[in-house]
Amino acid sequence: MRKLDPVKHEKKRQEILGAAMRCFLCSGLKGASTADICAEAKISPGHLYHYFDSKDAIVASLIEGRLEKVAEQLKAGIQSESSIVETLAPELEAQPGGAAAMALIFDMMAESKRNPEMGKIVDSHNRSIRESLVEMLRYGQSRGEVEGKLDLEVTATTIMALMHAAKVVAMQNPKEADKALPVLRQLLGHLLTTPAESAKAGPPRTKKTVARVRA
Amino acid sequence: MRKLDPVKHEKKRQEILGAAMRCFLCSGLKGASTADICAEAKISPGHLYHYFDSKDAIVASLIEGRLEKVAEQLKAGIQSESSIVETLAPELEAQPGGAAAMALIFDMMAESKRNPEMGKIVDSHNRSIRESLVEMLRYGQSRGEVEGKLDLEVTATTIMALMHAAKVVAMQNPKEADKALPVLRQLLGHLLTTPAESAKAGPPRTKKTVARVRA
Amino acid sequence: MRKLDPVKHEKKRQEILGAAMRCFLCSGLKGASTADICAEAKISPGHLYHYFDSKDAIVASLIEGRLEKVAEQLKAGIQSESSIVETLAPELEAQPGGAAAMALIFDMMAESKRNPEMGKIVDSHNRSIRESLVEMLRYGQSRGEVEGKLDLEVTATTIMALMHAAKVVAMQNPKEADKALPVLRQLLGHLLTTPAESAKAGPPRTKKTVARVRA
Amino acid sequence: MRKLDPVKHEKKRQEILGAAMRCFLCSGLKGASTADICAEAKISPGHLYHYFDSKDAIVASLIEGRLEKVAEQLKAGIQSESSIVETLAPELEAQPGGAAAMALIFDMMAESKRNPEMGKIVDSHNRSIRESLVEMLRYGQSRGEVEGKLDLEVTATTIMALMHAAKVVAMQNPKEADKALPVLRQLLGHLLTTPAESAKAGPPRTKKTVARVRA
DNA sequence: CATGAATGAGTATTCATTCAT
DNA sequence: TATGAATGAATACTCATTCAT
Repeated sequence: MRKLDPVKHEKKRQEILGAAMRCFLCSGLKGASTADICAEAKISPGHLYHYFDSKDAIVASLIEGRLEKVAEQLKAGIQSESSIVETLAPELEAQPGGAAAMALIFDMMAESKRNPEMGKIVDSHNRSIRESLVEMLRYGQSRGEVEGKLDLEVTATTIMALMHAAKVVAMQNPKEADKALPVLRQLLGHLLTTPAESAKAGPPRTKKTVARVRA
Repeated sequence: MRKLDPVKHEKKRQEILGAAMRCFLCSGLKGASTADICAEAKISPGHLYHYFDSKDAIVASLIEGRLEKVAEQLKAGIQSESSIVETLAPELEAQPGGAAAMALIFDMMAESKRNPEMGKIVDSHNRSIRESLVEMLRYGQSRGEVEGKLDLEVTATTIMALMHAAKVVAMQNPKEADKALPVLRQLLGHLLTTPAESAKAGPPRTKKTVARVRA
Repeated sequence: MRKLDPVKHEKKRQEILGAAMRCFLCSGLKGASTADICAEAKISPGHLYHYFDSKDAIVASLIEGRLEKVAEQLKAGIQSESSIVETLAPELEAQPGGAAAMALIFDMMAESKRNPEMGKIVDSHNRSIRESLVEMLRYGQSRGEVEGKLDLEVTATTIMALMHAAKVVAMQNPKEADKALPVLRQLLGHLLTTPAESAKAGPPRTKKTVARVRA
Repeated sequence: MRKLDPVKHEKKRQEILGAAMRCFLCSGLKGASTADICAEAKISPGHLYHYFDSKDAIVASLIEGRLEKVAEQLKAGIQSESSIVETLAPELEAQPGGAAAMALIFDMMAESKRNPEMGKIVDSHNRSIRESLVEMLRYGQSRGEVEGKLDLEVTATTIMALMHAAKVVAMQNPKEADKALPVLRQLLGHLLTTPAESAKAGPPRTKKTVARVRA
């Protein structure tokens, strides 16, 4: 009778996390209440706190889980013998789960900028993902797949941004996505094989400059 | 909601929108309360409803205003004699307001995916922005600035992806934005001047394919 | 239409404080909920926070009000030409309001030792009451009513303790109170007119010492 | 609630009571939760109810224990050959545990005024303590230590007031307790050796009477 | 136009207690 | 004995919104 089933405990935890995810997908991070989550998980409101310290802890758990999965997949890709473009291809596609999943990701990104606790989690995982990408790129350089003079940190940052942007655009323009995503992959290929330009974006055709955006 | 002096009324409306924006930047869309906004705008809580039907109406107004500004600037850029890269440059630069402004944009995107009312606004503006981009590209083709064989719809979609990528960089890696944003501009230049590849992303080094990501 | 009736606001505040006091008398500081108070004051639960920042703020207001009244009465007594024993006599009686009021005072004393915020309020008022007593005693010395060699600070502390103790005993032994309270007044008279003994409590009759009490 | 080994059962009970006391000292009667107590006692929340019917039962047990100890010590003092002043001295000294212990005592007194169950316990013990004091005083009269004409019931009540005064000093002015408590002991000495005055508290200096305090 | 009093459903969280194992 | 999962009502407090003035 020592620790009657820590495995059962973990299972319930995961059940609750699942219920929470479903709620968050429907109503957003702030829109879903702990009461909603409890109802979805079919537990009493108090019982939630047997498994999590707070609603934030649930969100943090969810974010962490998500980022861990991404990081794992990336590392797996690195260890495979695939080319970088090939390895990253799945990330340059629509977010499975569609618009709701994407909205939740936006929520999480926004939240992580406001809640320092979550900011830490997200930052640390982003860093770890970036490091994986850098490693992947360095290996790519050794194989000749990646241009040798590239700043790998900056390139990794750019790749992460493209990965995210691809998902957004696939969501906003599902009709064009089939054609636009390959273009993004092509841009990725260009990015990896072209030395950075020396801070000039090509000779401007005209002299007239545009009023700066004030948004 | 009926106004005696339409000019003063509109002016106050804008003041309130400004106050709301400041609150939202600090605390997020759900985090800022109408009470916060009223305090910031120095009006009484009841008075807010002389200018807006609801908090959501304020948010919608703000989103609409933001998107309108972007659309206007694009159209202005088209009519000017600037190059496309130059015209789009402001959208590919560090945004004023920094990470907080980006977080708010993500908040708004999340909200627009959940609230159909706002979804409509965002969708219609996105469409209009895409159309402007297409027009701009077409004009660019006529000037020889843009590769003639490009599918302009797809290219516009891709440009929007790049614009989004810039926002992600600004939010997640504000420190590296100085270096990564020029890379995005360079990719834009490449995009405009290179004919689309025929669905191959360069010769894959190996045959092994990666398991599809299920994030 | 400037500040429509700050007097009405204060009146409502006092009404709420009254309702809160009634609730606290019935159920204690922790036992009475904000919902109880709102029900008693016949306002909605949210409206309470129009008038008070928190439940603690209500308690603090109540404590402060109570202590202010005591302090005022003391000062009034000092300015009158009554003798000290006479002036303090009303304080050496049963607590009006009976056992419930006494219980609430206990609650407040306990609370003030745990909640630093309230500790400050209580301490500062106690200090002010002690200062009034010291002043009163000093004046009594000048009139010859109070022994000149007394340490007035210590005497004031002792008087405050007696004031409190009198109320407690009157509550616990209402039957004996009529006779016991005059005895306490007599002890007070003795206290004021007898020089402090030099740390000996008179010659002990026997040598045997008692085992020390353990709490 | 049935026990297999009554000795072990009682031992555990005492352990839990100790843990509860520690919690109550820290956080107060209502502030400490059963969960806190279980954690401190290192038992599971359910197990607590093998030893006590409820949280209130724990509090009642604690109060009873405390009062019993005081009563016992008094009785022990009576049987010893010590003087009364000496016997009562421990009750007129700084209590171990300091202000927190005093706060808890006040908590308990407040509780006993509201919860009839506990009120009974406290009342019955107070009665028994008064009886012990009366007996002690009677014996003191027979030895000549106590003035013969004193009304012993009233004197006992007054002594209890002084004991309470000591607690107030210990709580509100722990720094001055060193000086004020001997004064209380001195008052006790005076009380025991001085015949009651005939309802006059010394010659009032003026005729003016003070308005009755309505605090 | 403008105020701020008023609402009441809703928020996350706590807690004494019960119960199956 | 002992565990800890489970409950559900209760807690202090928030907030978008309405309304009398």
